[in-house]
Amino acid sequence: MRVRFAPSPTGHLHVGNARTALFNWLLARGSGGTFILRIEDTDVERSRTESEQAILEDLEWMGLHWDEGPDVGGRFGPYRQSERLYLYRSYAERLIREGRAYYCFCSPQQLEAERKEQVRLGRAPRYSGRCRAIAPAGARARVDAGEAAVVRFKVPDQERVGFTDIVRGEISVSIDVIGDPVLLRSDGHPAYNFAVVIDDALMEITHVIRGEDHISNTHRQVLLYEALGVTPPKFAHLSLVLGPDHTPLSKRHGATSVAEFRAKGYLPEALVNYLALLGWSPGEGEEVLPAAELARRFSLEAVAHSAGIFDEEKLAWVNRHYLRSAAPERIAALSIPYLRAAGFATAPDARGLEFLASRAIPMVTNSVDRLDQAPRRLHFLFEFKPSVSIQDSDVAAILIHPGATHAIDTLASELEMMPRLLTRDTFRAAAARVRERTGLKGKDLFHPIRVALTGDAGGPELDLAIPAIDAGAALPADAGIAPIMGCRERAVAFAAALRVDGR
RNA sequence: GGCGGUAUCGUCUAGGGGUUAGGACACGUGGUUCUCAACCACGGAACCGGGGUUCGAAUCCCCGUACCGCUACCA
Repeated sequence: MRVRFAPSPTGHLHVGNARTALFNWLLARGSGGTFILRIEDTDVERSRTESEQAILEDLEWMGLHWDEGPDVGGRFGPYRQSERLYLYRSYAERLIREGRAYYCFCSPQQLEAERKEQVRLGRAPRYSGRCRAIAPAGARARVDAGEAAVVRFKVPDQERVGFTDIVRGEISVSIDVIGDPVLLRSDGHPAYNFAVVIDDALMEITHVIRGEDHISNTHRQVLLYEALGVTPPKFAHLSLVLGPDHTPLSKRHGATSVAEFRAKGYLPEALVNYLALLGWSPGEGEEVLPAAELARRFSLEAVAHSAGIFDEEKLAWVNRHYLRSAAPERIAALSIPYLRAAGFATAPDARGLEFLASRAIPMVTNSVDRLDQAPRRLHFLFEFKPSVSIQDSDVAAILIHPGATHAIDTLASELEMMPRLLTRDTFRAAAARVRERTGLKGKDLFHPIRVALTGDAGGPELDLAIPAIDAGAALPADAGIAPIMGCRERAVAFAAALRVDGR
């Protein structure tokens, strides 16, 4: 089995295309087949090498590695259509020689007028075939004289064309709706329908898996395969990905490209897993499955026929699963850009990384959807301003409780006599001392402690947050982590702020 | 306009001539926790409409409707 993903390098990798790539990949990996990457850059106007690079990176990021492609090569290269122009020309010439294709000299204006007329008459707009009448020798002479011409395929005289789609079954149309398609444009570049057929045939692609926007192209392509004397591959057309308003997923819906989801802090395995579930189901049971398992279970026959709505909420839920099970060291490294943007880190060294992985990240991985939310969850480590905190209504509600200020004063004095609270147990011991001296317990005890030490009424659990603060405070200044004030200093500062405020 | 495709909870889907139409996300309620988040439990929520076939249709067939795609010298 040989499958391919054939993007045109005209922009970023869209999640819809990423899903097409994924389904190809799943099929290849699940059956020991070959996954090929081919760049369809025959549109000179719109193709950009930066886009090609970006698409390759996005695919790599998703873990969709290819066996043959423009960068890795392979027996069927080149894998960039712009490098295969000679092939399209020679096959076009062969078809002309065989009388299956001809030169067309019609101007775009002429064609446009014809189209309008057809539509007005309520017919399928298609090329009239006028230039079929030009004698080959005469056409040749005009072309040699430099007249602009395209090469058109002569649609054979038959009733219908059809093919069997693996996901949808028989799909056929009357041949009348198909006008002679352009094979070679006047600039010598192949038109899409011609280039795909030549490439898929020459690259010995066995299964063409692509978006359903290509269904109507398929009929023309089947005709071309027949003219070339090649058995067509099997086809499978995937439904499209839409936004919540049932229109094609676009910028209006927010993030649409793989790069944007990566930037928001989604893990590649989460995107892969979510996309696999959009339009396909592994069957009853668990939905969170690693790529290898998805590949093992995947089958085209089980792919849904109807369009899927991209649901970022569900992507987020999948992401949470992977965030929780990922190694903290990996998450720490991935979080650095977000922490840096928030001013919480510069370039952490080994000590800084160790602090993040063992102290900070455990507070974010099971309470956040994406990594770009990490700073929000960790801000209390780096930002501590008692005078600002006591203005907050939630904090004020805690401070107003009887005994709250007493608890904070007591905490401050206790911490002055204690070592740094580097573990859960030392923190618990400190809390126990305050409990003994004030008689407060439960909320009445822990709420004031939380407020005094983190400056917030909410946040990660204190058993994690407090040791993280003191571990951070012990970090050397050149560890690449923004300065963190220790618990002892915080308690004293908070108590002082309360006195200034007259409480 | 023409041609093609599609239709199960708000969303992703399982199922498929006789089922209490199942699961997941989201939502609501409750629980746990020092708090928020997370987590756990429970709950509400669907077979597009009309005909036909059949003892019986959400399931098969036809028509309609809606939505999507194509209708290029874009891919």
